[in-house]
Amino acid sequence: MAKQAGSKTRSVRGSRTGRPIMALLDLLGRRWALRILWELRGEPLTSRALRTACDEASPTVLQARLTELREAGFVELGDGGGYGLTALGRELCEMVMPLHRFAERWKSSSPSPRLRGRDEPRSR
Amino acid sequence: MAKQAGSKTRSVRGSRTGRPIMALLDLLGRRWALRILWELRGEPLTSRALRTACDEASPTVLQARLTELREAGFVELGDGGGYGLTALGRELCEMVMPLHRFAERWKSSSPSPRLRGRDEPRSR
DNA sequence: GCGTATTGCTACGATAATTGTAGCAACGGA
DNA sequence: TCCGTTGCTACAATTATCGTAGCAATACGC
Repeated sequence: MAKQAGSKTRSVRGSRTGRPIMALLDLLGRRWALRILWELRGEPLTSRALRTACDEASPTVLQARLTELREAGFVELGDGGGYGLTALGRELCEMVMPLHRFAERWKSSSPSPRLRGRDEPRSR
Repeated sequence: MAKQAGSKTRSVRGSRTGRPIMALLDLLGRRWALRILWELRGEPLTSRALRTACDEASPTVLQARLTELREAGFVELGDGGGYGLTALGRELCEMVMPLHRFAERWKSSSPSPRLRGRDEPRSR
């Protein structure tokens, strides 16, 4: 087995209730978290490759997310280097996948780029 | 139909590639976004009730997320007040739901709260 | 009409998260 | 030994988020 990171115990924001779903939603709601899972859906990537895949996101956050995801048991650092999904992580990734097709439909369901601001008559 | 918010065009971070999945992952990767979808899974909630459901999160962010989610077409402000999911939003929510059961298994699959820091021997 | 309560929403200073750039130590191949 | 790559960190600058307070509009009972 590959190296394992700490635990998931680093108090996950918004998880004060102790309900696992809240902890998970919070963990996945941090920047680049979902993206990282997405980019690792295929073969493992080196930290550098992952960074490239994530639009050159700052290594600081990527490392932070990577550590958190490792502690959560979703990601692991392979023995030969390179980050990959654990079995658990792949399971989670399976639930993120369908977002792909959804996103496509979402895009086309949008009345195309109307590029206004937040200053419209504003209803209610 | 209920009131609609602006467009989804407010350049979604990480969506520079134009790939819808990236825009979606980024949108959902902002704080409270997933949580809001989760809390709205049932009946519509007033802004106040939603705030309560979200551990009294600051109204500033909630309003920001709510606006973004409305512009994305996932959430709408009902005619009689109160936020609810659109058809599209409910679809999206359906993909978030399974995370609930996953989170439960995830919790129990964890070697129980070892509460160490980020200072372990640190492998690699 | 008058007070009161609720709604959606905003202002604003304080705090925490993220960004960008640079660079380090460890390892491997030539 | 000299590169080149790996995972990872430092640090200042910029953003995002928090927490508290409050506003305008609406709806109620009186």
